[in-house]
Amino acid sequence: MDLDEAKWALRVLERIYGGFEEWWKGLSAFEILVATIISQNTNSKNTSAAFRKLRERFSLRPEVLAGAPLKELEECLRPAGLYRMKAKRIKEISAILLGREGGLEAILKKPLDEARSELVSLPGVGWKTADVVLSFAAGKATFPVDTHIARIAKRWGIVDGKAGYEEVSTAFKKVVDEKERRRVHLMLIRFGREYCVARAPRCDQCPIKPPCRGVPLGRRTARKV
DNA sequence: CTCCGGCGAG
DNA sequence: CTCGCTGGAG
Repeated sequence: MDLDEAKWALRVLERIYGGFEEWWKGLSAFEILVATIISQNTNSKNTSAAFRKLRERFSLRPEVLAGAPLKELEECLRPAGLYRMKAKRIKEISAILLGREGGLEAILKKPLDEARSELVSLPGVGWKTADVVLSFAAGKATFPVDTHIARIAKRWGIVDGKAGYEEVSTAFKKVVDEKERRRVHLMLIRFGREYCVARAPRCDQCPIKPPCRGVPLGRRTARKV
């Protein structure tokens, strides 16, 4: 698929997925950061369960979480998996932001590249998490790439099979207008969950069937039967 | 590359 | 039972 065909494909998805839930509305930037860390390598259901538990137990502010007992944080985060790491990192990040003038908001006011590299320097924050926060909490012009989106980009063939994070992100930034990126990001995740699934993609029911030819994932051709 | 990890789909 | 999930660090 070339980039024009990708634009067409996105329009098809928009027709199917009319509305979408603005889950980040009403959340502070810090809460969005915490929620995104919880979501790492975890499905949305388990993410919500853990986030809900955490918010029931604590006021989600750096001042509170920096001093929260690690055990209690872990207990809240368990449904999301990877919970010891996530609890530790959220607590560490809280302490770091506490000690910084202006906290997270000050970082998000900076120019994109500067803000991005400061976020990535936080423990447990990689490109994906940083881009989600920049996009959803600060309205910056990023395009977050999760495993669904990377998989779709490779199957559609708008990047090659061994493309890294930045290549996929750049490809979608070319195709999607700045103001539409949050919506398209969420749409693609939904499409990846409902049709373009990792294990057994439902190509027979896929609305993007042509021009997508179902390019197999670039890696791991030799699975043992 | 491996580990962290509860959880649901197949 | 295995695999993958809105990843990141060592």
